[in-house]
Amino acid sequence: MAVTLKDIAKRVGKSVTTVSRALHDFNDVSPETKELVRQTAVEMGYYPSSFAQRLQKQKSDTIGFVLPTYGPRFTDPFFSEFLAGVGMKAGSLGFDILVSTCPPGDQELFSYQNKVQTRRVDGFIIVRTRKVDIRIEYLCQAGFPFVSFGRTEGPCNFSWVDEDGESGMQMIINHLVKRGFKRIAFLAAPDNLMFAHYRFNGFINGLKTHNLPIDESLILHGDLTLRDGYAKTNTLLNLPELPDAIVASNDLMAIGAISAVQEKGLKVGKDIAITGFDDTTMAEHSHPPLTTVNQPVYKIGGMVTE
Amino acid sequence: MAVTLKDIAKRVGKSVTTVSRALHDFNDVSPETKELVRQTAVEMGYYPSSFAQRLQKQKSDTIGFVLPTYGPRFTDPFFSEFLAGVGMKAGSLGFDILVSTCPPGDQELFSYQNKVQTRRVDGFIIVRTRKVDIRIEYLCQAGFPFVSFGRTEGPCNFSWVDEDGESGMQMIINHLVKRGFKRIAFLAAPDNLMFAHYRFNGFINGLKTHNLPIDESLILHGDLTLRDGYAKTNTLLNLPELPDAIVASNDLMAIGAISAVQEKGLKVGKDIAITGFDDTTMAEHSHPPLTTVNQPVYKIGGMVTE
DNA sequence: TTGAAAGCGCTAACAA
DNA sequence: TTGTTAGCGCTTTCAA
Repeated sequence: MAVTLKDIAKRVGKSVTTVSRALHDFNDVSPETKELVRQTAVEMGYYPSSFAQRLQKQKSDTIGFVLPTYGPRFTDPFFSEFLAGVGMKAGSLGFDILVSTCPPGDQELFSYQNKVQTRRVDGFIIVRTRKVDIRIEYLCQAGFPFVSFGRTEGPCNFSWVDEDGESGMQMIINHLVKRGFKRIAFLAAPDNLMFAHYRFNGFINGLKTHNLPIDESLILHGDLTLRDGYAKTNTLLNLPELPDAIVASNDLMAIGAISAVQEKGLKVGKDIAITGFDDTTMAEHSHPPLTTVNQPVYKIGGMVTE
Repeated sequence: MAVTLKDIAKRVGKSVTTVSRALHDFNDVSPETKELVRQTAVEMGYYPSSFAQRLQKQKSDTIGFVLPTYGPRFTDPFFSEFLAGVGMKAGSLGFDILVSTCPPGDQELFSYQNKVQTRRVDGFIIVRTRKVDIRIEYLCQAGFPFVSFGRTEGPCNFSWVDEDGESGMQMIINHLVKRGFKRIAFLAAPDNLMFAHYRFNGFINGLKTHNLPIDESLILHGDLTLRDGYAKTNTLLNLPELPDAIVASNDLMAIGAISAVQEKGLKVGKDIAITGFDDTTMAEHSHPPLTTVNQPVYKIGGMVTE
């Protein structure tokens, strides 16, 4: 069984209180006692019980993070990189990360409520915010602490970190237009996702800036997966008049697009330009290398955590 | 502040003990009391404090999982898919997952010890086992529960789940040989990793089965990343006599290999065959589609957790 | 059928 | 400088 304060107290012939205070280096404990206690603690292999401390302190030193998993094939590189950033920062700050998984939907709120109610976490990290985000609404209304990566529609009276996806996407359009591409298709992401919304806005504004027409038939909505980028690109490639560029909302879809274009025997970057967004490692090593916008996910994970 | 047993007790005019037992549906509480307590609990919004329960029960209902992150660009799809499997199973079993991150190395053991000592987890999940695995050695010697995905060198007197990477790799070789490929290169993974070891064995045995010579110059050691698969393949492509097939230890390296081969203007699958291992979603949509071996990572995550 | 009391391991107010 | 007491919220004897 684990060594407790009581065991140390018995050994050194002092009270539990004194031992506790000695270990916390309070200055109302004599140097000799302190030294003795400390040494004994080491000798006996004492480590405080986190649950006892947490119960007493009424805080969990734990941050909750619910992964919005979409089915068993869940391989969006965003999450692993983000989690790595969160984990590193939390670790260095002495916080635990309580991870759970739940597909977006009805039972999602449950994951959050549950942890709030049983007081298992002091706060949450939210990712992939939606225009109307029930998670955020719930936490706000419950007055429970959280920080999100991403904003919501309307005023955001909570703590958030965000990227400027609108500018990022405009940079992409500028880049393409400068290289002579004019008939630009867009692989949009589910519009309820805020980041998708911003990137879409950036696309539209980019076209407008350059006085390019907005052709609805060139705007398709995908689900951010490689598979879907591939499928939607095939749809584009069956149009009577092909686009000369395909702008994807993320790298994954862009890579799917590359795959589809190559399969048709077309040359990526020549017949059709393709761009991504995120700068995943895959982007760098796609063939040809993908034009993309860097999003420092690891760093952002750390920022949100902090 | 949160509602406690005491609050309910006061409200219904019973003792805390009775309330506790009523909520646990003990049969020594009168039906009326039970009903009253239950209703009051719902009305008042009572939820038990997990820390109080855990302190009392002396168990954490929490499983520890230390992600072996390799630097900020940490995007191995294996981990996100595995974690999704773990999370789903743990959730349905009422367990929490305590995730932390730590690069393999000196401080790694610290991550484990720390959680053991402060009693924050009841057990661990270990992934990416090594031939000599200090994590496993430590936990075994400490008598602390864990289940690993992967074995170690020598006898494995602990609970593990594993795939048969040796057979998987032999299937790959059979597949290639049947199609007439003879000069087969191998992109190995760090040999201290058990799964890499098995896959390597499978490769060697596969060659032997078909009486193919083992050419050391065609065996290169990579680090499982796309980047490195790309780099090592370039090395292969600079050999005086090219291989006609490249077998990679995982999909990521295989995709890097495809990239390198295509860059040289060679046709994948014709000039040089390339195979992976894992069957990630990327494999399916590489161009051309990657020949690979399916490893049901999500399911395995669930099995280990269970 | 119920309640008092003890205890899980810790911290903190207060007295001595 | 130290110890006593109380309490965090819960479960579990044991006695009534």
